[in-house]
Amino acid sequence: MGTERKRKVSLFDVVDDSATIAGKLPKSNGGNLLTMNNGITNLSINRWNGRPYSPRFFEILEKRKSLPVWQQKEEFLQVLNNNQTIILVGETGSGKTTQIPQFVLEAVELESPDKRRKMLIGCTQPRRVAAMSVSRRVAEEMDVTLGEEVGYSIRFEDCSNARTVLKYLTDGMLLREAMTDPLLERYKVIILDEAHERTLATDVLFGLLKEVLRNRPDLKLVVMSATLEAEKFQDYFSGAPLMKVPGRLHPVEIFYTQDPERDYLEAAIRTVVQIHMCEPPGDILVFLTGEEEIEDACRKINKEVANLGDQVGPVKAVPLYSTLPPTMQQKIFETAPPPVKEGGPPGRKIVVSTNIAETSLTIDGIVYVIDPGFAKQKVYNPRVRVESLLVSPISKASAHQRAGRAGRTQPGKCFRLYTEKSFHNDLQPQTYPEILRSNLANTVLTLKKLGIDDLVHFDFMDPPAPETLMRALEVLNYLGALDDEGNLTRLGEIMSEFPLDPQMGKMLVASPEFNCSNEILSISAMLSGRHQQLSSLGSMPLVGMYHRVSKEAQKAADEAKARFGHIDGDHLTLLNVYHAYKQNQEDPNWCYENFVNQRALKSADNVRQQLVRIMARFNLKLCSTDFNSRDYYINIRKAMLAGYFMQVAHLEKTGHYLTVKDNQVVHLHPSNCLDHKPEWVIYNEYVLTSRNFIRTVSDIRGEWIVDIAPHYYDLENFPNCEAKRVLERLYKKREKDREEGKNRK
DNA sequence: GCTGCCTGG
Repeated sequence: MGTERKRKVSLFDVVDDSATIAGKLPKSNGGNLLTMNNGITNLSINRWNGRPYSPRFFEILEKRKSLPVWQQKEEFLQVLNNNQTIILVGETGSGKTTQIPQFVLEAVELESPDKRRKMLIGCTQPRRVAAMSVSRRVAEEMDVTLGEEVGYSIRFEDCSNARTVLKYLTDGMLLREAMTDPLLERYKVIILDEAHERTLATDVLFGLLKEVLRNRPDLKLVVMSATLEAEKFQDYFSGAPLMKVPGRLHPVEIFYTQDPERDYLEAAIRTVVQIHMCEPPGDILVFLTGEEEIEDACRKINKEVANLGDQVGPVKAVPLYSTLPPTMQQKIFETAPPPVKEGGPPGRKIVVSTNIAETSLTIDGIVYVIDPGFAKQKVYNPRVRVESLLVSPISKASAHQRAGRAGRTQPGKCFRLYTEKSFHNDLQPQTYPEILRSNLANTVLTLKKLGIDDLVHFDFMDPPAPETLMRALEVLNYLGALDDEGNLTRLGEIMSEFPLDPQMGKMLVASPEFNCSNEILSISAMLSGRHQQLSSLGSMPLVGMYHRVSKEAQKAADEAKARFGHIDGDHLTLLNVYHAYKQNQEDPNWCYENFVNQRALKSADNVRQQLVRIMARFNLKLCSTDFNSRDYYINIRKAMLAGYFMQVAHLEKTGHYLTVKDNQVVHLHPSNCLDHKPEWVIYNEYVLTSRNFIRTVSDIRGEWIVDIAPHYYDLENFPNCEAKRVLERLYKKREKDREEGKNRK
């Protein structure tokens, strides 16, 4: 055993490497590299947990050293030592996400004034799965237990403790931490990974960290990105040094079409068939825009190849999109089908995917990529405060990323279904950052909570349109989260603690006043989260029956839906589904028989528990109106109005709904559960598809509007319309009632 | 009479 250990130790030539670097570091940072507490350097003992290294540690170390980023380890540590901020550019396969944080750990002194715990290295990721899987890998590489010296932190799950020195976390989570620790004092070094993705949270962190760095000269920042926008980052961070690390991808040959394609779906299918007939073995990845298109394409591919007979090998076309159940998603990792008969032409796997395969999910073995050049993207219209999805051309950066998916395991080919000229002239260099495509009400609330008072002069890398910021401030002011000077109110402070949009946060905080916080908690949990999309039956978390089932099954699903339906609206229907789920002890069989999506309900329950904890923190009462009371549902509907009074529509004499104040013509989404057309409705979403729809709607009363939201329904600032005249009458009636009330007293 | 890319707290 002893000799074994010694032999392995000799492989550990990193020691010399690090020692040289340690020599160049300032004295306070130097001494204790690979030194145990007793001051004796012991190379077979893991510095982090004091245990002997396992043989596996040395095996992995050898592999790690072959990663491109190791070539520049010394250079990186020098640059880190001499600068507060570094921009590091490394493409796929460079090893930056796993190795750079470990390099930093070796070189940085983590003692804190508080002797009980060390300071942290934090590394952000845009996605939860990445934070979890990368931390697991790094814990293994460092030969420590996950959740101890190396951990991760994501919503619902903090897998770290007082001994943790390296923590991977989502960018949104770091933003949350900043709300209670504005100078991020627990951190010694922060690494923002995947910065090129420009998520909303990463963009806010950019601006925030720029300020924090000024106040914390001891804090260091490493911004890691894929190549394309690096110089822009460098400019933004006042000329921080830029380091480039090569990636390790196989070459990918790019092909363009001679002429523009009229129908990209038809062209994509044709290309699949051509590749299958003419190209050597290797799996194909096709990028399309949405569920319907993808299911359709899979069917057509399977059919067309079957029609070719046994001159070609069999294919297996598998769909991939985020709302596909996990068991179905697993199919993309299955191998290609075997030849039909021994010695026959080989089979091929064809993955037809949304953008999820561009960044979030990696499929090995892809040799051919088909890129029609489109994706569904979120766009925001600040004038009507509506986010919608639009099929639009992708950016050059996105096209580059897609092509790279063909070269992960061997040289590949990428077929772009547009002309080379179009690529150069028509595609934008970068995808618009999310911050320019979103409603910023929630972001502005977070910024205010973070102490950023002057939003206009906040140093955004890409400043949002002033109108978008104004709209956000206006919404927050109407909700009472900001006062007229734009300062955060006590209410706003509480709202900011909820992981919900401001309207929903307000509804929840107001709900105890309406004696129904238990029910509003359930409705909020059902509305938030992704599960709404899992259903084709409108916004109900019932099992989707979309395009895949018989008329009978559809009918059964409709009946199940009717069983939960509440005539006063979809919000109350959601509440019914939640209650029924709990009453039936969350039984999977019951869910199945009633077309209830168990996964969706589970996740809603999880969200609900988190919200309950936050309610408790602020001493917000958990209460319900007696179920037998006439007011049970009325109170719930009133509480909803307290948050959503800006999302109200009025039924005009013409039979159309007009949104209040904006006067947009909208239609009730056909998925609604109402049995009548109420005069006033609140809605949860405004969706632009074949028409302007409002989805998830409930019946509310005009009398409640003038009671609960008179500041918004201020007639002096109200466009002339039918709703205004109705409101005028209601205000007069209210005044008269009050007078009479006074007289009686 | 409809169906929506991805992601975060």
